[in-house]
Amino acid sequence: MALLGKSKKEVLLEFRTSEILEAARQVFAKHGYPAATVDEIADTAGVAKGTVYLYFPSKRDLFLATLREGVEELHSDVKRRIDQAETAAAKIRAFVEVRLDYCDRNRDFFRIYYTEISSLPVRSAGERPAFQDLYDEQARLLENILELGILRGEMRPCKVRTTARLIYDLTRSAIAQHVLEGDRNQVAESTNLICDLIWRGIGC
Amino acid sequence: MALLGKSKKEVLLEFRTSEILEAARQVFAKHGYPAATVDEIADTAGVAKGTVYLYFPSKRDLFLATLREGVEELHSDVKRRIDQAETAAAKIRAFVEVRLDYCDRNRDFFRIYYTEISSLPVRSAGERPAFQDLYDEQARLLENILELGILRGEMRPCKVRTTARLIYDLTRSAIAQHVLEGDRNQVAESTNLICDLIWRGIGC
DNA sequence: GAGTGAATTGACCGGCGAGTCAATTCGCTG
DNA sequence: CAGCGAATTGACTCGCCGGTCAATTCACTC
Repeated sequence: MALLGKSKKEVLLEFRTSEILEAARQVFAKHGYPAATVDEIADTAGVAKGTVYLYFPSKRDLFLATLREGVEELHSDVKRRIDQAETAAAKIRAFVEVRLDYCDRNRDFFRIYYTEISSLPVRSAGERPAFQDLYDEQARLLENILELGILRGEMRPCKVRTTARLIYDLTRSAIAQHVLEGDRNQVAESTNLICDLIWRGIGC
Repeated sequence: MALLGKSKKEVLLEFRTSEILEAARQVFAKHGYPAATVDEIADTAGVAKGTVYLYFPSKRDLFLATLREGVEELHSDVKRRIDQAETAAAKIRAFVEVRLDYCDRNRDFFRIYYTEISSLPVRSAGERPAFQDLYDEQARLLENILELGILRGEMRPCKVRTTARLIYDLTRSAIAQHVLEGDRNQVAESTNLICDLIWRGIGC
């Protein structure tokens, strides 16, 4: 009984929370963070504005929760697939492929993710993003792959940190093309293009 | 006399305009467009807010003017250097090098440019950026290089449009690293890294 | 169906910042 | 230096939106 009662409460809490998060994702994706209003998020979620503030302390926190949810899911997907792959080339391909696929399927998330990352260079020094940890984790993933590949002689040596960043951004660029221009090419095609560029370049 | 009088007026107009543009560049770079206030821009320029509105009809217009100024200068620099280069590889290198160099020297401009581009995917369909023309011009520059290179047999064939975009974003990524992380590596070094990646990839 | 506490509502507050405009200063001319 | 038009100022307005909280509804119990 006590357990059931508690569970019921928790179910409601979880339901409302995810309802609001879903609405927030839509609205933030549509207008971007600054232009999105809490009122519209509440409307979209079918609740009053006050209710939103029962579940999230502020607009900023709501935004971060939205973002974090997606980033965490994406990251765990990527990690799983990388671990399955054997060679460095296959791991890089997995990295690119999973990210493209995920963002293609969750365009609203990508729009948020993309603008958030992009606002990084503008932030004043004091204001570190609240989830730097998640970025670092992503970056390290790729750096480890490169180090391994170099060690095994599958690739020629390179500046690991910088190259990781370049690959990361290549992926992001491709996703942006998909989402931005409604590029309906199969994700597989873009993946091939990127992996080919990364591995062989465009020279003869 | 009439000519001198007119010239004097024009000189003042041009002086004020560039003074305000310069201040706007600083403030927009520091806070990003939404958080920047016209008051701070006016203060920085050493004029009253009203004066700003004598020279620019709105905050948005001021922002666009700031952006356009930089983009045009950058574009003409790039174009000049590309025309001088002979092979496709050299042209691509020029593209990368000039852009890196320009943005490294004009970090405020880059911060504005970067966030503006990044906000593109968020825009609702109706709201086309006011200077799509400038982007298109940049993109076509790179696409032409690739087409030429393929025609001459300097590179293997590829999807020109998509590849151009990838190269473009690689450059942007490298600049972001410089500006964002205070990466003090010489621009030349980054240029080499990127051109190497583009031309040969990272494989053995 | 009365009683109770928890969940929800939405009118309201306060601050902020874009844009305005009446008042003031500036610079020139005769 | 008086007079005049152009340039500049900055206090003010006005709408917007994040956040609050007293009032209301809901759900459950006895």
